[in-house]
Amino acid sequence: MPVRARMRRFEQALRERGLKSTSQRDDIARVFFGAAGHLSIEELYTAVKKVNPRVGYATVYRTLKLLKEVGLAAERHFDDGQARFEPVEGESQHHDHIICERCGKIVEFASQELERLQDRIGRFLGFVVGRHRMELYGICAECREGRRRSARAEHGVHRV
Amino acid sequence: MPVRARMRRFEQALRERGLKSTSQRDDIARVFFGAAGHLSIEELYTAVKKVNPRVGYATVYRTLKLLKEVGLAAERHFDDGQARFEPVEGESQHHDHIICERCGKIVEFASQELERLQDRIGRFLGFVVGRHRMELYGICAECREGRRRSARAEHGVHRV
DNA sequence: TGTGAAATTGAAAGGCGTTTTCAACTAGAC
DNA sequence: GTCTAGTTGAAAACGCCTTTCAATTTCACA
Repeated sequence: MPVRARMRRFEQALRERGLKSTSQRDDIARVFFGAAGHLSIEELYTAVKKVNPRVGYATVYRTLKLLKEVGLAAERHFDDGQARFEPVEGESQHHDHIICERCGKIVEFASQELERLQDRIGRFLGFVVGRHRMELYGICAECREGRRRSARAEHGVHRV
Repeated sequence: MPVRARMRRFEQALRERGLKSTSQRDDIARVFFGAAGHLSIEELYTAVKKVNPRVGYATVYRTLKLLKEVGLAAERHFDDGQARFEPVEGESQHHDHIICERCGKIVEFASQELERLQDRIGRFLGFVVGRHRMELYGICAECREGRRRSARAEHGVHRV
């Protein structure tokens, strides 16, 4: 979905809730939607500062919380101790992540087989599973071969 | 493995490292090994206090860090924002967790099929996967049926 | 059984990511 | 334009965890 369309959704969500549209919110949302995803608050804050130096840390936190509440952002907690956020696609299917422990690259993937297996395991143990979380940690091909990371090469969800 | 045997291992690990044996360390380790696992620091601290009121928070943290370093404890981070620790079994195979979002029960399971699938996904994406993390969140049978949680009913790793 | 150096301890301070407080500042309905 | 409720940035507070530091304890050696 293009940034423009997401911004429209965001503005609409604000109106529906009786919230106000501000330049800070707009700038934060626009930078967030335009980024490659999996940004930490700090990374987003730094990026937004370049566009609008008048935004504070707290507002970045607040805006992401808001984006999360209206379903436009998803919060992830990997093993580095800080929250990361990714824009939510339209009817975004669930996906999981594989993370390179050397260069930090995060690749998204979706596996039907994995989904089925997880449901099966839950049922077997008597649970009704609502959500799950799954992360693989390893070393990516580029790092193993000493190559430099090719910018954005891995963007998007890989169906495996 | 019985608590007694684990304590022996612990004492041995201390000696090997030139560390000293203290009543605080012993009490913390003994309570930890005797518990059902997946304790938070706070839960462990409370339990240890009953045995030995002279232990401080910092020592519980320090002792668990030590147990982790010598391979007798594993640290887990679920979605409640605090670390949880479980005693490590002898040649403990990897296992994952399913967590009831109503009563907080944590059930361990191990799935060969899941392990294979995870390796396969990693390879497909060009990664060499070293470790992974997988949690299922849902509602357990007892909670759905309004039953009370049967104490320790779910202890141990379930092979699925 | 002492003795003393080195390790350990509890309390309190510090760190770090995140949230809240609060007075000043808008947005936007009238 | 006015007014009021929502929003903001800075700083304080927060929760979990780690470190500091002076006092205490362990334990190898006498």
